[in-house]
Amino acid sequence: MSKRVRVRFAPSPTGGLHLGGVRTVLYNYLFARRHNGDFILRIEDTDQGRYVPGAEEYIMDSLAWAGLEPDESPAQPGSFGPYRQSERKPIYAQYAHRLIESGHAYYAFDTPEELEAMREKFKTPGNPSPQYNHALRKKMRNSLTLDPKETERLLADATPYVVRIKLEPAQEVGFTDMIRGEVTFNTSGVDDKVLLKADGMPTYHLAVVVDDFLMEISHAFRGEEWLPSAPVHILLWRWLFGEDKMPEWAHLPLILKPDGNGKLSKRDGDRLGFPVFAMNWTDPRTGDTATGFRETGFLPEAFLNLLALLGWNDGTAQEIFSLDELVERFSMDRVHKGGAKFDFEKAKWFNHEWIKRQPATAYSDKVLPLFNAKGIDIPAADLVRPALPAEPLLYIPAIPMDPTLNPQGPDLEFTPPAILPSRFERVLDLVKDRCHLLPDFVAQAGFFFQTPASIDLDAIRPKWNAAKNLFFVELLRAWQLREDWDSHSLESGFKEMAAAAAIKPGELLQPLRIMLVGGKYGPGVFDIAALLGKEETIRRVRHVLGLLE
RNA sequence: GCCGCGUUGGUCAAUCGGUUAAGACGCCUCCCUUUCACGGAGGAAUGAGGGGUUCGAUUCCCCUACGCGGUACCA
Repeated sequence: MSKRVRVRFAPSPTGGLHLGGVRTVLYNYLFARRHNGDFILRIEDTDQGRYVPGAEEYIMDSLAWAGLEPDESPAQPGSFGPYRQSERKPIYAQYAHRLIESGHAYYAFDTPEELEAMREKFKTPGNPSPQYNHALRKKMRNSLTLDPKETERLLADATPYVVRIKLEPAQEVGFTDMIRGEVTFNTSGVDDKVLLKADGMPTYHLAVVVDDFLMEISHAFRGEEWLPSAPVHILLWRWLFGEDKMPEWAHLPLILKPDGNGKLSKRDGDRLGFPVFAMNWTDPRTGDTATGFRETGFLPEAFLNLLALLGWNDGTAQEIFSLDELVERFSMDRVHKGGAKFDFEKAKWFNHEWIKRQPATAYSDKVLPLFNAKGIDIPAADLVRPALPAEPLLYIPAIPMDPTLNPQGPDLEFTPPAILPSRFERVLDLVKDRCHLLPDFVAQAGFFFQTPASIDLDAIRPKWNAAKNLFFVELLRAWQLREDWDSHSLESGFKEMAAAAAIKPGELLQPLRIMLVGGKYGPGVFDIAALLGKEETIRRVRHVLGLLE
């Protein structure tokens, strides 16, 4: 039996969570769910200089919004805590010292200034960035070059030191990446990475290995930028815990900027006018705010869907996937090797699809505040959902039941809608085909809840005449007497009257639309009239008729 | 510089040696609609270059080019 699947997302709390980060979370989450494993959030805050207050909360909130909540996290500890590396500080030193004892690491006393001087001194056009490696370490102040007594003395005097990994040159180190297959490196190309910093904190290199071991991580997924330092991690695993216990690795491709090349950054979003963070993020140091996908009007379902497809597909032509479907279909070996450029137009298409495919009852709570923010109040009565009939006898399958075709009888699995939409939601359902982002609803449906601020009279006037005026006057009279007020009968009544007046319906439809909506847009006029209600429809027509006088 | 990773239309991409090289976004044309959309039909547009291997390469190998990443007491 193979070990339990445990994966982790391990961000540094240094800023907002951007697209690439959320996608890494998503792939972790999908993999964990797919294999009935655990998804862990571990905060890698070992660099105290880069710590940004609020970033950790922001990350948690973003995951909650996206619906990718971890099973274990600082906020919800499991039995592998603590989940913040700063709180695990005492753990790491012993592993560093264990490496020193086994000859795989050493003390280095070089000050940052000395390091800088070294780089300057050995820099050549052919080697612009000299590394602290097997050759150079012989020229530096460390426990390999110093007399053992001197090392002891420095240690006893509490001289600041770091612990560096000791890499033997010309060793081939390889591993199997779940996405890339066999990857090999030569140790000659990598430097003697610092494992333990002068402040006693581990660097990423030591911390990931130790924590992945201690937290029993089975699969480690991270960005492609980590590939070059993978050999260090492999070696650390080999020396500390044994490669047989090492997680399987997958290095995820980068998400690239839409124009040119290179990693997508916040700057690109500002420049090109689209979000790159999950939610709005304000940097407490600079006060800069970056807009988020949530605030731009993305549904979390759509956000996840588009992210999943940015670097992965299931091999079919299907593009719209729910989270559950993704869990079912996801596999790491179908993740691409190459980076993908982010395309905001396609991102909006995904959102549009999710808006169209779901009933408004699924997201009306996210849309309502947008109306309020624009000063449009929705009457409480319009937010009330009608009660479902106690006996769902009305739900008859639309397909005719033919016992010869279906001897089992009608599909008994048929489920009636769990809730009935409020008037507000019926309005949203009526206009959702033309909404790509949530705020579009306000522009498309605002007129249902407030009298049009401006009325495009110029679109009516040129073709306006006494006959049309008379038609509308009579239309109002007929409407006053109407009992029913549904779209269909409204339309047939209207057309009969138009025929009687010998005016083409099309000549009258446009003016009617403008009277009700204010402009040339929106769904079918009679659908609008039906939802607007008798009283309000009549009021608006009468009002515009007055303006046309 | 060195090391590593990558490269199918403008973009996301399918193909696991043999296809007229899917599909989607965007763009264009037409239809539907006397609004804006949705929807439907159609169109333009792709294997970086060069060598191999093979009866046959987008697919396998090598080289080149280009791009990206790394080369920190940052992650």
